[in-house]
Amino acid sequence: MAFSKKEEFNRNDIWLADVAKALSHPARIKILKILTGMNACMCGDIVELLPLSQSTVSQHLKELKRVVLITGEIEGLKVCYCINNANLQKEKSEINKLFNQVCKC
Amino acid sequence: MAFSKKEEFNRNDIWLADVAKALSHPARIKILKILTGMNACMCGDIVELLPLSQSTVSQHLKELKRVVLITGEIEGLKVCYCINNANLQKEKSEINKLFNQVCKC
DNA sequence: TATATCTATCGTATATTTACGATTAACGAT
DNA sequence: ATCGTTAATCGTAAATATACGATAGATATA
Repeated sequence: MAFSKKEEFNRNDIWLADVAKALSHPARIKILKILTGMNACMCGDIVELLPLSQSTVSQHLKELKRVVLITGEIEGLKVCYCINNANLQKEKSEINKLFNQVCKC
Repeated sequence: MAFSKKEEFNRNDIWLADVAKALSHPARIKILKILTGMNACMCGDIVELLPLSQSTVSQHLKELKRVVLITGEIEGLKVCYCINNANLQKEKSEINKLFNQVCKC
């Protein structure tokens, strides 16, 4: 049945949709805010601030890493997560471009 | 097992995530662009411009209506879809606020 | 009134996401 | 070497999303 027709759309729309998907869960929005507030943050600290299990948080972090909104660096036993400012800048401006293109206001 | 813990997050983050979800498929990004280019558009016209069946397009339109990014008005036999500028404005500024909050650039 | 057209919805199949506990791998400390 | 800690991954269950064809309802037109 050849599922998911996403690939039949243009590259930029696919990429924009993918970034939007990464932002499409409140836990991930909150993780971004936590990382900003703390600048950098251990995975365990994030888990404590969310009403989710360690494994679930790990999955959400993975989704944010997938679109490179954040990066994770191993520091001994722990992993230090950071906002990826360069990418966030790019994604911010692309989403803005979409809104400006679409919104006549 | 009490699924989906989304409700345990704050209202604004839930709403932002929900808007992002509506934008998380390239077909829906494209629909927004089509509607902008044409200002207003019959459902059938949109179907012709997408590589998807009529029923699938109808579902995508429903998802965009759900977060009021678009509105659909019945005009006789056809349905005329429009960008909801007021809401788009609000959503644009809220997403921008998030990015500005999170992005140090 | 009968017929054609348009779009939403229903039913269904498959894929993906969300959640968890258990396990694993890697490291630090004892 | 052993033990405790941290975080990723595995396995799994349930929910949601994506896609389609078929159908229904509403409205034009013949």
